[in-house]
Amino acid sequence: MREEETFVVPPLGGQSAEPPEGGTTNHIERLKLACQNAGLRMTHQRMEIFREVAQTDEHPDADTILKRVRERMPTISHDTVYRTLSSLEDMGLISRVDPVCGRARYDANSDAHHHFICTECGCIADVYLNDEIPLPEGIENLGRVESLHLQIRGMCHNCKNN
Amino acid sequence: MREEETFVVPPLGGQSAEPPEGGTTNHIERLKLACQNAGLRMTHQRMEIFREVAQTDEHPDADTILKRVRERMPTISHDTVYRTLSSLEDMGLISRVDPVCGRARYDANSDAHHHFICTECGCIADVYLNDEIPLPEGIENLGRVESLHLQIRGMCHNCKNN
DNA sequence: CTTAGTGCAAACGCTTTGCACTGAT
DNA sequence: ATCAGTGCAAAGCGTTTGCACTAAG
Repeated sequence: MREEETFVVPPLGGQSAEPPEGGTTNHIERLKLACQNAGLRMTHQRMEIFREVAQTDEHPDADTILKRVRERMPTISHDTVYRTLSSLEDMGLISRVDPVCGRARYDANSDAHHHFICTECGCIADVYLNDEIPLPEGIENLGRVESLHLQIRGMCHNCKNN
Repeated sequence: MREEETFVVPPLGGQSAEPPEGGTTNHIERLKLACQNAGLRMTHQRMEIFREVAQTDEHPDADTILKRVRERMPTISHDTVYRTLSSLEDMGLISRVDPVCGRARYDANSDAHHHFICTECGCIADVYLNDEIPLPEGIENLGRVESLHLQIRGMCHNCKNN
């Protein structure tokens, strides 16, 4: 997996129901509200870290987030990033994407969606399904199904052409 | 995630196309053949490790495999387990299951299948889909799709009742 | 003022690697 | 006899934790 991928999701045909996501400014409002609900304090660090994850669809890893936040906040430490990502996840503001192999990646897109993951460069793109995934009938015998996570693995456009 | 899960896949209704898997003895033959093709040597360690993964549907992690193989082969080292799992994966004999969170798990079931993963105890069960997963039309714009990995997350029967 | 959150440093857990010995071919 | 594979030990890497200081409420 390469280090810094600036993967931009190519325009997908008539594929996806677009996320109902609002503008960029209400990220702070969403965070503020979520912190209040969870009884957590609203700190500069939390704001900057959430902003960084919410601003992009690149699914950055912890280290990438650290580097970007440091540009505006040079004293922030890497453990604060890890702790904050963890609490943002607990608040349901972001989710952790289990990578093909390697470090965890974070996603602030809270709409039901899946991921295309390039096995070459590790870039991740959001994918929206129009139809439901057909689970087998006996699935409840295994347990209560809570969520579906589909990883569509392959080679991305960029890697194919290089 | 607990340490030693002895999760047994419950009988699933009319759910799954059973894997065409043969008996237990031909594991050694499969390994021998694969090693020859790959130009690798056939060692006791490789045999024992592959046997351990091929014998169970528990999707054990590296450490569990180490412990079990040590019962018959007390001097085997943990790095040999990691190296061997890696080469078995390269040969296509086993595959690595990205866990919900935590250590990698291994699977010798080479039929197209997906996984039910309990977010409580971490147990993994194989799931066979009768119907195809409906990918969106524009998916090729993202890249060449090579494989689909569906994680059905939830709480398993055992954890639900405890 | 109180106590959650931060930064530092050090530890942690899983995995990988350098090296010399062992054993499969 | 040769060299891939092994075992040992130590390092590597992402992530987590203990502690005292800082700052949000």
